[in-house]
Amino acid sequence: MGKNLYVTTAIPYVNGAPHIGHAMDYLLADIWARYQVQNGHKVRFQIGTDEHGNKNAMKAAEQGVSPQEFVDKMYLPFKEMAEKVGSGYTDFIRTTDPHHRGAVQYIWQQLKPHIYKNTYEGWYCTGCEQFYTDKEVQMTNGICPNHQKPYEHLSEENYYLRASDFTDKIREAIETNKMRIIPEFRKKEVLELIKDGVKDVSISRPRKSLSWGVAVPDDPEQVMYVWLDALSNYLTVIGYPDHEEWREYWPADVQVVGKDILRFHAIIWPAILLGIGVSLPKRILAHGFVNIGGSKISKSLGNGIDPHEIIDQYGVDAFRYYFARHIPTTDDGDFTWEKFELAYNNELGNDLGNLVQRVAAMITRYQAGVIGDSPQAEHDMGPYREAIEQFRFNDALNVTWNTVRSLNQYLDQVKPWEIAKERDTNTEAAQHLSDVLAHAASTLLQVADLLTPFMPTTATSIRTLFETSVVPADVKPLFPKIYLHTPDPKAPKTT
RNA sequence: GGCACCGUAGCUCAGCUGGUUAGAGCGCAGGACUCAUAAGCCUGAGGUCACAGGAUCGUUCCCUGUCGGUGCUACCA
Repeated sequence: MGKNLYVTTAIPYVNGAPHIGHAMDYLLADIWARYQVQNGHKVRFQIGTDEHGNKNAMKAAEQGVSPQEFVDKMYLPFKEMAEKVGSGYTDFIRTTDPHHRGAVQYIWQQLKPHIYKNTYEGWYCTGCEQFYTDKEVQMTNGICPNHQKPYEHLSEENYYLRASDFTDKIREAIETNKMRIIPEFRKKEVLELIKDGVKDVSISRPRKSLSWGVAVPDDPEQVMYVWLDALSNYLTVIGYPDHEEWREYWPADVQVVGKDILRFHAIIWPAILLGIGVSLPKRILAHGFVNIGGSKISKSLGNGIDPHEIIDQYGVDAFRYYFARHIPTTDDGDFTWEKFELAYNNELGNDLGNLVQRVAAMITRYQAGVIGDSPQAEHDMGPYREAIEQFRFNDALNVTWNTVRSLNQYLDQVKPWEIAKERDTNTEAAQHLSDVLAHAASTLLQVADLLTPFMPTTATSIRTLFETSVVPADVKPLFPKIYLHTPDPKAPKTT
């Protein structure tokens, strides 16, 4: 019935701790995946870690462990983070997995017609172990600011991927939306970037300057550079090339990436795919960044927000809710504890939580918990679906909240508590009351459906209250008020 | 420098291809109620739609310029 769909997230480099940006990747992909699963599709959902490269090797050396031992330790927090935000991923890849390494070497073989060797010349800092552009060298007067050493003019052999061969195909795929870049303005940026043609890309380094990586087939002196290794994960994780099942999921339906790495996914990655004769992904979703109080997250400012703290204090669903509704999917968004707590207390506590509570309480109080029969509430799902399918997740939640608001208004209009006063003496009133409350319960079940991709736990809680014919006796508040970062308004006012 | 975008109520933002009194949420003020997490509901105050020209019968919404801000990208020195 449903078709197979595949969603991917960018694999972070493990040389550091996961932060809110990674959580956004996991969350956005997960919302999309849950929505598709809800609609009967089989979804494969990949996450993983990028583990090769000098930075890891250096850190490992500092700690006196092998690179493998180092990454074996460093990848775990990313997995934990994904699980903590409730990501229901199906596949976790590490680029150090033996299957991946082998598969990347296979990809290299397939790419061979498009690979050539060339000499790279540039300014090299032996401390940083990397090349710098002429501009950077000039701006620092020829001395590396990190190491206080002059740059050396070096030349080294690299293999290059002739990505330029694919300029026309890539451009066409983007222009015609065969490979759709979302949002539209990012698509324009990419097209602008390749208007003079796609540049060939270096895909290897001499082993002497990059030891921790996948060996280039048939050339022991060269090791694969990050992009070929890392980007290939999207294919290798689902079994390419040796497990045929990869064909059931590729091309990916959506590849979620941060705006900073869009270019690699929109240009180099398609070049690789075209080079090995595999079709391009259908969509690339570039999301924005999360600012903290209007400023970029930076370690030196110490303004980072730890997703763990939010989730530990307010729960996963509150976390998912805020970042889905108050951070626009494709633009930058802002987090402050004030905004978060306002949304939590007002929207989750007052609007939704209290609504669930008041309906459950009335059914319990007036009808001993028995929910009457009600025709399935009919709602126009169009705007909601449209919003999700266009990745306007915040709008989908706005639509959901309209339903919540409407039900609150409905209850105030019909006043079940008034009707209830006559239910013992008037059978018509009793029936009316039953209908009203059944309608309310039915609407809340609808809300639960709408919330499922965003707040799976909450959706389940609501369903368990209303999906059987009897409301459980002890109903606990879904979102108890929390005032950890803002003053409690119930506290005495100071005017 | 090039390309793209934005500047609308205190705040965050909607306003499709131009058409009578410019919208929402939050925040703020007031009101009626009591089923509910003192929640929710109703009403209200608040905008020269950055600025200046132009085209149009008519523009927040089209064109030009100015000022201010953002993203991507390039580069001189």
